[in-house]
Amino acid sequence: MTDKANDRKALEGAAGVLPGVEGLAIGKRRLLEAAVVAVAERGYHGVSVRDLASDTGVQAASFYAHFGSKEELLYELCLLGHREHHRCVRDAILGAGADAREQLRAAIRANIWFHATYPLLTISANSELHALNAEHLATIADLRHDAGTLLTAVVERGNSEGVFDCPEPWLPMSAVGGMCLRVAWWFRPAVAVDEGTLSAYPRQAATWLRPEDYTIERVMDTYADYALKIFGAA
Amino acid sequence: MTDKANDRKALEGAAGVLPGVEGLAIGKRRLLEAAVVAVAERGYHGVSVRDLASDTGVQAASFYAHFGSKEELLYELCLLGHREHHRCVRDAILGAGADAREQLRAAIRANIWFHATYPLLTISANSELHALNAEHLATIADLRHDAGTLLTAVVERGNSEGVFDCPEPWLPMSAVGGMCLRVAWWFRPAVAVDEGTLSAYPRQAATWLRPEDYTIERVMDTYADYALKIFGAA
Amino acid sequence: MTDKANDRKALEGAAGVLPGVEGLAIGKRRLLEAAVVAVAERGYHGVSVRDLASDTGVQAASFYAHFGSKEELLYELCLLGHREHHRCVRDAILGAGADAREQLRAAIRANIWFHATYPLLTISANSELHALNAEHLATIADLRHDAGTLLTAVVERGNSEGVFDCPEPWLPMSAVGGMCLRVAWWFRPAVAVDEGTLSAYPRQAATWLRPEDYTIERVMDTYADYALKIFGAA
Amino acid sequence: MTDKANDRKALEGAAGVLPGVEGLAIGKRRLLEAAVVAVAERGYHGVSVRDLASDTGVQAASFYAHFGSKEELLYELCLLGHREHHRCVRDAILGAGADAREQLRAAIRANIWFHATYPLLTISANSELHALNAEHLATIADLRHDAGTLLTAVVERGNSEGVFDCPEPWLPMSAVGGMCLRVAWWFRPAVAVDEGTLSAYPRQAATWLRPEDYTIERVMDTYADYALKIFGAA
DNA sequence: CATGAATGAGCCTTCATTCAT
DNA sequence: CATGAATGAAGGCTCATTCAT
Repeated sequence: MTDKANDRKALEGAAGVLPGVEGLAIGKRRLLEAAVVAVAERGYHGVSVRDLASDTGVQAASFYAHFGSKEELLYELCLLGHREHHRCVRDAILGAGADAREQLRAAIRANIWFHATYPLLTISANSELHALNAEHLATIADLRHDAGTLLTAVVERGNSEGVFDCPEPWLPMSAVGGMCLRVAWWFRPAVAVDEGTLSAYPRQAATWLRPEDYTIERVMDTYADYALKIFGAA
Repeated sequence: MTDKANDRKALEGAAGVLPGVEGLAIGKRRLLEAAVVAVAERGYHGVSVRDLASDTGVQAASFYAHFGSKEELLYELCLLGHREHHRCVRDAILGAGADAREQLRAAIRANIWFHATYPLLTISANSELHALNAEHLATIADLRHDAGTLLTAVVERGNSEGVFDCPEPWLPMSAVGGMCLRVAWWFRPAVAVDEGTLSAYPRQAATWLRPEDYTIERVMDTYADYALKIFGAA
Repeated sequence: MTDKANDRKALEGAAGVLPGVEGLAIGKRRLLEAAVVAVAERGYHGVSVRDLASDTGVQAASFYAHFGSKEELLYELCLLGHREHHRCVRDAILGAGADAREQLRAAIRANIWFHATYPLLTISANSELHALNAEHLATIADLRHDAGTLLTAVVERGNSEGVFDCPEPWLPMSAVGGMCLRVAWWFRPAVAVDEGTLSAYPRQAATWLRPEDYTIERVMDTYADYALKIFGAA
Repeated sequence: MTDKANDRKALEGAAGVLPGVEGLAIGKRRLLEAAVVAVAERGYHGVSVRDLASDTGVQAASFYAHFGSKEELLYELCLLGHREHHRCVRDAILGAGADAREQLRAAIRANIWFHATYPLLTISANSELHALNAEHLATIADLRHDAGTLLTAVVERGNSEGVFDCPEPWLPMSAVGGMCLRVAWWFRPAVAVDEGTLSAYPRQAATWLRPEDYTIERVMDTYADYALKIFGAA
């Protein structure tokens, strides 16, 4: 393989790590993909604009043709992560029929599917909020709140219909939320393992990887069972 | 309140956020306390040596009378976090009697007690490992491995004695581990709330705080119940 | 004279102190010229990047648009000094005819011409090698070795043809080498004296200056005679 | 050999590099010896007070029990170097009889003996004058001037007696001075080579070392012959 | 004497960002 | 769009020096 091909491979090594970027200009998309890889591994302040430009094969100044500032890039990443995650969970619940247990199961499965498929985005969009400015942080906080209300509604309906048994839903929700969120820190999607592009993923997390044991489906099913137990499903 | 009193208050505002620092020189201890507060909020690369010195009331150069480098400070923080956590869980298991269920319950309770009492240390020691150098990272990785073996032993013994039902323990352990770890991101110890020193804690997490509802005891009990369910306790 | 004119004068005060810099970008060239002046006077470690930037009229950060590091600047200076010196001596020998005595005389004359015309470069490129990294030092050492072989060849040929009388050439070569090298520490080119830009030259050396007495030609001739005597020329 | 013995060896590794330090307090003497080694290799600004303290086995603060400042240490080194050198050459001339040729020969021999026996002191006391403050520099400049007058007198007397032929003595003196001074950069005393303490000497110079070929005596004789030729001795 | 901790200035270098080309 | 050069601020760290112990 020529050097040039090698370079191209490197630049495209992060393709697929982000959902919902098909419509974006290629330059902007590559910067976002490089960013989610680097930020998930080293944190927002551990990544420089020069790093991202270098990973994308351009000069640092070109960064500003696509983003007004470094913070704005992070904001777009957080926005993307929260929006796609919300859409994913919402669609799952709405398509799950009327039984609250089935709705909960669908929500947990979708939640895990997202975290396991886009772990770098999950990490970045949840761990680096401190670096957003006040206005952007407020917008993201609103998104998080909205996402919570939907699942709360499912649980409350399940309670009132008698299929769940958790009069005070906040504690079980925190447990299930933490359990599902954490998947992003140890699961790596099969595509990363199969195609050998695992290098795009933080090395630290790689030590936790168990690709030979668990498919996404398996984790989704198992965790959904745990969640139903925690909510005291009938 | 005079300015001087105000300053002293500020410098001591972080007292109590770290376990096992009683024997340390006061200057070193204050730097560690300032660091765990700042790092938990903004990440390792978001905190400068000048920040820490300023929070401690000394010049940046004085930092190097206590630590060989900024990375070494992080290493000491990670070491402290992992060692104290391990000691805490180990002592709980060893003092819990012979029943595997009681051992598991004690382990989960201790785990949560630690994360809820020292959330900033938990966050720092678990989220910033990427900033350690290779040698230090290896040492911490060893510590993490050792910590895992103890709980694994409890679960396997519970399985062979028929009081647990989880032939493949890795998945439930990941779920319970994630659930308990995440407590550090939303729970804030009562002392922080009562004494108004909440400012020492990351603002972002404050939005999740539910101090009026849950004591540490309550969370420990509830999560232990969840864990026993997940492990299929008889 | 206006301040502006004064500033421009200051910035250009070092023009002419370096050979072979015509093709370089102006910013890089000025930094090299400022560096050779400052390093010859105060030594590599006595000169800061801020000093050089200030002498050149730019910010310290701009230095790194032209050089990867301070050490790299020194390396370029050493490379320049050794290459130009070697070229100078080599061309003189090759253009001197077949008589070994004429070749030696030409070599000594060229050697002194270079040291007297570019004394600051000679000092910098010969006195600060300790500050080069291992790789760069090795490269320069190779250059020095190559430069020595040419003169050795002249002496050996003179010996075998019976026009020189020094069976063990190393000792006379060390004497002549030291004698010629040292010229850079006391001779200052006439241009420096006439145009009053002597301030570009180290003050210490200025106490040795004898510009009213000796032209470069005079020193070249006299030292060449000394050298021929030392080598026992027929 | 025990570690302790090893350390002591290291601390004493520089013994003998300085003349005239027998009467000094041991702490001060060791600092001077460590300094001449380090300064000759890396230059005044390349050596820190901490370096010297560390080489001597004490803390940096202890340095100030012996010297008022770092500059004062350099001054003492320069003073030592120039005084001992002057005494050495003067005694040689005065003990050489009435013949100007014998006086010159003795002066050159003494000069080289000093540079070859204390090369690190020669380098330090001649290359780092720029780092002295104005007052100290003036004192040293006076010393240098005095040293020159003695040799000038010898040459002038030789001229008027008809045994030398150099009506304008400055140029031959510059040549001989440079030739002799430079010995300090390539000759290393046999003691250093024999006892394996060569590590106390700058590495760069070591590449020039020819210990197997030349004794000090040999260099003294040979260079004295060169000098007599240069001065046109009858 | 020796020390550990402290200091303010300064070190080399990188930061995010701008702008003329 | 992309770039190379520039900028002022800030980064981690070392400097020579001081001082109470």
